[in-house]
Amino acid sequence: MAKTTLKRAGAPAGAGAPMSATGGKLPAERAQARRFGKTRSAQSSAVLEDYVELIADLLAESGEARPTDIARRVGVSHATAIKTIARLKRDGMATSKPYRGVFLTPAGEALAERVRVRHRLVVDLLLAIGVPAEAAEADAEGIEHHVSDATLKVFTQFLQQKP
Amino acid sequence: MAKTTLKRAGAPAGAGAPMSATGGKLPAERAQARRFGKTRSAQSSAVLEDYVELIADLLAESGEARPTDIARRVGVSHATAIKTIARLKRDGMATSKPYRGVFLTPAGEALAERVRVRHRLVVDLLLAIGVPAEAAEADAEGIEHHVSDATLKVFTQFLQQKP
DNA sequence: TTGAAAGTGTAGCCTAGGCTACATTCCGTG
DNA sequence: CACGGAATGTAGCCTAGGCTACACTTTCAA
Repeated sequence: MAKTTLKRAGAPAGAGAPMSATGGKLPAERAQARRFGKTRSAQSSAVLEDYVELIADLLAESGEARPTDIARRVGVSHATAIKTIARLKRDGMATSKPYRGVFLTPAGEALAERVRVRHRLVVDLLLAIGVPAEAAEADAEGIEHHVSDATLKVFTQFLQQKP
Repeated sequence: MAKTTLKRAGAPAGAGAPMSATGGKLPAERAQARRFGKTRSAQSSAVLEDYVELIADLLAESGEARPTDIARRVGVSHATAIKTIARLKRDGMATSKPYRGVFLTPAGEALAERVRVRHRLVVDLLLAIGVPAEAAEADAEGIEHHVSDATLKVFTQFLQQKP
């Protein structure tokens, strides 16, 4: 392929499929773009998911979730934590009154539960495959936000059929 | 501080990790913070890794990597792509001259190779577990940036022992 | 050869998510 | 009961990563 310098050459290689009038995008190209887009939006909500899960943990553990504790656990400054909590409130996931700690709305609790289940599942899968506990826990933190429901279901099946 | 009404009971009860009270500052808390921090930095470089891999692909396919093609594949505007390419150049991963396409430096090529191998491995693992091809490809895009070397090695072993 | 289309680059704006510095509130003790 | 330290909140700044709008090259085709 490779016409030469900056030349457009007919079809960008691997194609085989005709291009629709959609600006000339090949299906494979669009699929790839879609994947990247999905990855981006998953990243967007990753931090919020982590906060919600953590708040739920703190509430369960000690009955309260304070900005400073959250900040310490997440490893950011308290100012950052407070700002993120504000976003959580804006999105209807949490509530709080000045100097009174943070609580989850029903929506927030539901999200926390989903996140917790997913986290567990990812960690268990990594363990089942043979990843050492510490690495499993660490990697799961980043991985979990990018596992689709379909894949999650497969994970469950895999874990069941496995002794 | 802290031992006020808003106290955080001695040990964070429910945590999955057994953590031996190694003195001072609740190691589990610090470990968690460290994990979150690692996740954050992985995210930071994720976009750049994707670009490098994509540029390598385009160069291999057609001998050139143009901002517009990159933008289309990633699913962002060309302006965004150009800005990211600038960051790539700043970081010593790529080179380019106005209107002449983008190329990788040796460092960029090395990174691309590493990323490609890792991507392959993640996709293969997902497939081996039973994830449908489409979901595997889509999820891998987000997951791969969060898989540690240790975990990657385990993936390799798992794939080898598996027919 | 020239002009329009396509690609490239620049400027300016936005949000998320970090930070530090400073101001304010709370609350256990002295 | 007042005070000081910790927690909380606010303001302002920064980078990454998006976008649109506009300006400028390059290339191709008439």
